[in-house]
Amino acid sequence: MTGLSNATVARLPSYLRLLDDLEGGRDTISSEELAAAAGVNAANVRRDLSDLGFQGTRGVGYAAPALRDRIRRELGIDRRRRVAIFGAGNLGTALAGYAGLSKRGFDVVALYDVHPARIGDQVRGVPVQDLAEMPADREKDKFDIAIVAVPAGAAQPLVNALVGSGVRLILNFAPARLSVPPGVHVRQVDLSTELQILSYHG
Amino acid sequence: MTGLSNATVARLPSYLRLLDDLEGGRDTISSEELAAAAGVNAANVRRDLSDLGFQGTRGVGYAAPALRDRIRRELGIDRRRRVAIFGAGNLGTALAGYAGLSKRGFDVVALYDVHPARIGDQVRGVPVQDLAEMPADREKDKFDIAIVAVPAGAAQPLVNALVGSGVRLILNFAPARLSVPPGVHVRQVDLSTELQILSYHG
DNA sequence: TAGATTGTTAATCGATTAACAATC
DNA sequence: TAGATTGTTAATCGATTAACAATC
Repeated sequence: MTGLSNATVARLPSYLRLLDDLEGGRDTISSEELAAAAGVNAANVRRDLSDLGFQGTRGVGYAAPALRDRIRRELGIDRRRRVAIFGAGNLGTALAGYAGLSKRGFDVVALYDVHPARIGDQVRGVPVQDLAEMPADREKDKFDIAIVAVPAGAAQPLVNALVGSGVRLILNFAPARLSVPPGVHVRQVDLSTELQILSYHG
Repeated sequence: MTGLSNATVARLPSYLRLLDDLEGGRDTISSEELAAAAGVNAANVRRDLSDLGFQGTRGVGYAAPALRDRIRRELGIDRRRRVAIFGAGNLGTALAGYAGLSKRGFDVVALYDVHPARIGDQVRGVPVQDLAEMPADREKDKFDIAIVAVPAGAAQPLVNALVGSGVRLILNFAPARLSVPPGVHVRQVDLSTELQILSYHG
């Protein structure tokens, strides 16, 4: 158990983005700069990196390339992660084309759908496959992260099938509360919830 | 200043969902049930509702319809909120059709795009308009919440225009860090960040 | 040496939870 | 009255921040 706090993990992508976007010339970066990028306090950054066991140099800062590698390793993207998208409708198609995914370590390897008319299509170079092929593809370790972009009513049955095939990382865009067994990680992106929280502020 | 904590505000949509989905017959609900729905502790729920100034009845529970109304009011959805979507590509089209938006208090009133070929189309009953019409529509108070679903490079200029037209609530799906003046609320949904956080767990 | 910046301690802040008297 | 459940206090937990000695 590495045991980073959830709050720390949630900040790592911000740090990483800055490090990725850094000018070629820079090889050092300060906690102050990282803090500005993530919108947090510099002491907070230093504590995060210290929790990561990453040492800087007093008076100088942190070695940017090494820090980038360290964060990528911690996030599990030191190797490429293979993502499968379920649902080849507008949402799935949009997600398949999301800019910068590849640069951030993720490869979309398949889109699954159940509509015969769509199967066999290509969406931005990604083949649309029959959902029935999913278990066999999992067997071959074709993907490790599943993005759910199907209609609300189809989400839970799909997720049951995914979990049955050993998928443990799920990002859900369907407006449905998912129930999963322990050990399966689900992150939920819900448009209504986002709008309601926004709405509170104005 | 009402002054609910961010943590409390983030839980209100979960409570509201349960209350909305409640069987017709039920008119009372316990902190225990609300807690189960939101995945939190019952004491936490009681504290949240107490912060809201909402009183229950000892030995009985909370009046479900009144609580639903109270939360809706707190979230600013006691009246309907009008949402405009910017970008009529796959993502904008998918968001316009998101199930349950209307039930949750939101009306998608317009889709804006800059491509002449798309302008004049209808997407699920919503007209696609020229972005150039946005300032005039704002003047008429046609919408109050903006969803950004344009390519990354177009996001910041669009947001500048929105802010210039007085928009203060923005939900951004473009993979771009937005800079906005104080008083403007932005919520960011970023696919890479979600995948990275998931990736950490497996 | 002077200036910059880390690493860490201690203080603070904020949020969660257990516990239980109040009371329906 | 007995059972259920709230409302709130006090304890706990966890995360943020100020501050500063260490040190490049």
